[in-house]
Amino acid sequence: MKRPTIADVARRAGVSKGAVSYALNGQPGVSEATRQRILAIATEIGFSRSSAARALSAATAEAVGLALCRPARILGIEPFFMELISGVEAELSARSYALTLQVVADHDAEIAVYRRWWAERRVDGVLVCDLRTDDRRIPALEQLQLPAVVIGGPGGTGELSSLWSDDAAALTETVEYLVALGHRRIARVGGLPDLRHTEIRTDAFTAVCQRLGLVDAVTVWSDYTGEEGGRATRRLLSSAQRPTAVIYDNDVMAIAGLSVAQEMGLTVPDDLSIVAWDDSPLCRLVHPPLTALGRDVPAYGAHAARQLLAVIAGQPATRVQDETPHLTPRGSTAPPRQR
Amino acid sequence: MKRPTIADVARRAGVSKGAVSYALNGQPGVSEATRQRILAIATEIGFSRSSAARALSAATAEAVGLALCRPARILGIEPFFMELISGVEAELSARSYALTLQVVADHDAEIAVYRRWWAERRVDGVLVCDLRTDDRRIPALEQLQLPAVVIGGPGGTGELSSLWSDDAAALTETVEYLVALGHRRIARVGGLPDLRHTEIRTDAFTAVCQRLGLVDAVTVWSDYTGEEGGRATRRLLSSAQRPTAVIYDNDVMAIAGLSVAQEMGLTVPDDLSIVAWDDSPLCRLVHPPLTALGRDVPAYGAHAARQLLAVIAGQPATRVQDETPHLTPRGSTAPPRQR
DNA sequence: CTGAAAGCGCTTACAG
DNA sequence: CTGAAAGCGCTTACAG
Repeated sequence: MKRPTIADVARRAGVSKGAVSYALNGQPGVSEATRQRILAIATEIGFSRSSAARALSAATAEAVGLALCRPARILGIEPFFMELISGVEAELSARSYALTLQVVADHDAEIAVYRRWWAERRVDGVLVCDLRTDDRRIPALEQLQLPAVVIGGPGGTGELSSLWSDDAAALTETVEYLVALGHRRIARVGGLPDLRHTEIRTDAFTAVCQRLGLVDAVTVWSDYTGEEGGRATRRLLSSAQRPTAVIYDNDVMAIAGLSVAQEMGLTVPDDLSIVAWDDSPLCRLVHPPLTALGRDVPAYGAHAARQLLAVIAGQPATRVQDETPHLTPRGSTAPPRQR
Repeated sequence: MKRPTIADVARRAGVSKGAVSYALNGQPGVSEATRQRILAIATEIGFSRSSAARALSAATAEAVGLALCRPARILGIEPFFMELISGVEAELSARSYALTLQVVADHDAEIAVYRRWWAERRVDGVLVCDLRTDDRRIPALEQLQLPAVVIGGPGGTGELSSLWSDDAAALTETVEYLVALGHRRIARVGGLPDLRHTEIRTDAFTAVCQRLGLVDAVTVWSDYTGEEGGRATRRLLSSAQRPTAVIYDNDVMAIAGLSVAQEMGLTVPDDLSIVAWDDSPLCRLVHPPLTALGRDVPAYGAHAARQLLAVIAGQPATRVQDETPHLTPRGSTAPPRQR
């Protein structure tokens, strides 16, 4: 099958290629009647503009890039990324933008990908995940002047647009809820310590525990895998003054933690309360179902995509706080059993 | 920052643009010494070919498309897709191909996307997932003559290349294993019934159960979600002649099934053995860890990508059987408790 | 409102 | 081995 070109449409419509282009782009230069006729013919013969020709002449790729910097096994198990991607994609495809995905090993590789995409004019902009403290990607993107939206913050995003949720508020609310239930020894299994949102949560945890006089509050670090989450839990539950409640930085670690607690003969929630960050269907899969901090991740992705499209359209950078994660109490939290 | 073009490289190297193009593409037409000099200059000034210009003149997009036809919530929770994507992507990026992703609502929308990609010359080929019986996408792709590899089969893929794993053999092995443990009442919670691989597994299940004289063998249908998997399990375990072993068509349903069994006061594996298809870290997260049918999903994706690249390069279609899923026994299977 | 033409940045026969 | 030129399929000032 031969692909129709703009010339085919022009011929059938009896107009010039320029007229077809104006009609397609909704620009002045053709009468409304002619525009409609041209559009009808285009649909009829199955014409879509060559993205390459359009990219070359209009200097716009109509594509957005997303580089994921996590190993396959972690990428797969966390629902977060796929939900984010589907939200991003829904917004993009509604505006005929394509999503280009690349998995990278580290930030150096990621910056190299950005440089290549920029030099190849492959994408009009990028979405940046997993913001770190002193993130080298930020100055690199600023230097390239490649439109970008950082999913993360607040702060540390330079002149780039950013979108974040108020993790500090969510964590504070969670600790207050546990304290209201009667917990005094609360621990936290954190994610990768150099991620900006981990830092924000840690600071908030320290602050609220201090304010409420929880002297035994402790954070241990992990890497979002079930393995490490389980190991951290085992360590916490083996200590002399074991916590009566643990907050996990993702759903996968929380489920692993639940499993370890049960294995050690503890009853959840009587002996141990568990709260998971990133509410996902996984949290409702286990028994008892997990109390979790959730938000609409696809919507978050859609917002980021919309924000990026605005930057690509030439609008100034914006910094936006999205919906704050909300706590959904389920069977994994209760007042601590008296001992 | 201005993006360097091939003309910039040519000027610095003191050669024509054509020479630079030959050097870049590893084609004859320049001496080895000149080629090296050109390449060094390109690297030095951070030059990468404009993908648009290249696509337009060479009629190759250097991109591959993947349309995912599942709702966000299912896409997120199944590790399978993200693992597949990372395998595909690793293979593609090693050859400088981009991966374009789109989420679609149904097969009509998916076919429309293929048509658009084809007309836009956006991708050089596509990877097709979730093959169904009488899949309308197959003739649509054949008509477009868009290079494609179907991840699924065997059979029902027309003239297109395809890649599959021998699910029938894996299922047969699993049933034989359960029978060897002493199980006689084995049930199966299947995935969406119109998917080709569900059909293959069902046929294999029926056949092996008949051969081994398991008259109570029953398959119930589900949709891969934990919710439905749990519901199906509850129904199975409430029947008069409840099964002593259940095989689930994915990990998520198996975990939900485990949770339901425990909720109903049954001990896994003594009262009920559980086998999950799609071994993933999730299976090791729960207690007891799940016996599972696993395979290297990223490698599967990488194979499919390689196969597609071969078709794009003009080689004839191939039909390849990949690694057969292998059973990893864990704590969720044991001989049935005597009653 | 329309047409003819230049130009985007490459690739690729075609001469030399 | 190299250079000049046409062409890929669009967009976009510029004349009419």
